[in-house]
Parts: sequence; C-alpha cells; structure tokens
Amino acid sequence: MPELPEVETTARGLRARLLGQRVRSVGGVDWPRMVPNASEAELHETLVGLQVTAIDRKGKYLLVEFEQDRWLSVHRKMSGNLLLRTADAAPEAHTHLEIDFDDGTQLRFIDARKFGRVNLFRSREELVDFLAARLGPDSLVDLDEGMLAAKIRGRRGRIKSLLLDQAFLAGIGNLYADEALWEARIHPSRPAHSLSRVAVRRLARAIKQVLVLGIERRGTSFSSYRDADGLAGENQDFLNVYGRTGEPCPRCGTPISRMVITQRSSHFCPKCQRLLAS
DNA sequence: CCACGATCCTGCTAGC
DNA sequence: TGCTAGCAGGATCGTG
Repeated sequence: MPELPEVETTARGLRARLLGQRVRSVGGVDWPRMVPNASEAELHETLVGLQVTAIDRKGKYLLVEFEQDRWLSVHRKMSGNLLLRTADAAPEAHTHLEIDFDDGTQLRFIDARKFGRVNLFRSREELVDFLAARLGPDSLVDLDEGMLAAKIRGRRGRIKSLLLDQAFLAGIGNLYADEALWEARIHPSRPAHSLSRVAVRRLARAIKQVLVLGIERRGTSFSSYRDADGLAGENQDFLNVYGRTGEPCPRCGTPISRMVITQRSSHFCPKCQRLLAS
C-alpha cells in the first residue's frame, strides 16, 4: 500500500529521470474510470509537446507539473505503481496509462486492482482546490507537536481513525499508523482527546520517525509496492507490529494483538499500548 | 462529530 | 490437485 514514504520515494525516482523531458505521446488508457476527468484523447492533446517542470508530493498524491500550468495527480490507492521503462521494453500486465517522452523513456501506471486514479488539471488553482477539499496538513512536512495537539483538541474519535483521516493529517495509512502508535506506546482505540500532552508529543515524534525511516529505507514493499525503477523497498524488514499478529513485541515479547478499527486491521502490543494509560 | 457499512477491484491464501 | 470463499486495503458516500 503506497503511503507517504512510498510516494515520496517514487517522486524522487521520477524527478531524477523526468525533469525537463518532453511528452511525445499519451496512451494506453484501457479503463477510463481511472482517469475520471479526462479522456485519453484529451490527455494526449493537452500534454503532448510539454516539458515536465516539477514532480511533487502532497499526502499520498504524486503531482507532475508540465509547462503551461498543466498538472497530473496520481493516487495509487492499494496496488498502483508508477514505473519508468523504455518505450520498447516488454509490456507489463495491468498497465492502464503510458506516457512516452522524447528520450525514449516511458512512464507506466500499473495497477492490478484498478483503484488508483489519475486526474488532469488545467491550472494550479484547479489542482489546489482538488487537494484542499481532501487533504489536511502533510504529516511529514507540516507536522509538529503543537499543531498535532491543537488539531486533536476536542476530537472524541479513536486516535487510529483520526490518523487514517487524510483531511486530518495527509499521508499516513494503515501500516505507518500502526507503527507510529506502537512507537509512541498508544493504544489505537484511545479517544484522541484523552491523550496527555506528553503522549501527543511522543506521537508527533513517532509519526515523523516512522515516515523518515520509511523514506530512508525506500518504502515498505509489503505487497505490490515498487519504486520508479521497479525495485522493492526495505522497510518491510523493520516492521514492529504491522502484519505481525501473534509474534513477539520487539520491546517486551508480548504477542502482538489484532483488532478491527474503522474497517481496518490494527496491530498493537497489548502490554506496551494500554487502553487506560498516560 | 462519530461510527458503521457498502462500494470499488482482483490477487492471493486458507480451507475443503 | 482444483476449486471457492473470503480477505486485504484507501477513499467516498450514505445512514444512524
């Protein structure tokens, strides 16, 4: 599942190879639903001949800026990958969009589950409105203890649910939420407003830590995630709780528990992460 | 504000 | 071995 570290890793890979490249053609759209606001022909007509001027990330959205204030946003949801290949490389299954560049590089959007989405924007304002309607502050760039404390104030929902809410904080998904809560020793079901000031500080630091380490390890390849060059990350070798139900907590040895919160499995240590605690 | 359930998809796995 | 049922998950929308 691409979350912030996986999107950031991909953005870095694409930036190194695509900045300054000019679009030769856009095609391969075989599932129109994945591009809800443009047809393949519109994508091609809008982007052909334009240079890539920036690659950015906001939350889990990858953003590509072209000349003439044109933009693409890509959300990979669960199984989507963006891969750089040469145009004559062997085709890959589940490819739903191909962008060819002047130097022979081909950017492929590959997504077995077809949940991913690509959107075209014709101005920065359109893009900013789209993102503002969906995303809160970025959990890597904007997060600090004071901001988190202010946002948590008065929120009675479970802390795990809040961390998964992209309008609350953008970029955290199920895996990094579980890892951050374990690191901060906070039970995922704790009502957000019940966290002490010290606990909020631990959480802010833990979120930053798991995201930064995730990026240093080039993402978590738990299932299908690959970077722009098709390589797996390494963070899956360092997980403390996610997907480790029944295995010993690395801190105290207690078997890791699993429970469902907001329709999603949560992994935590029942001893280190008490429901009634500071 | 908050919880819950349904929806979208298909690869994978557990179980028979 | 071969089949099937169910799970996995991010975002969005509807209901209570």
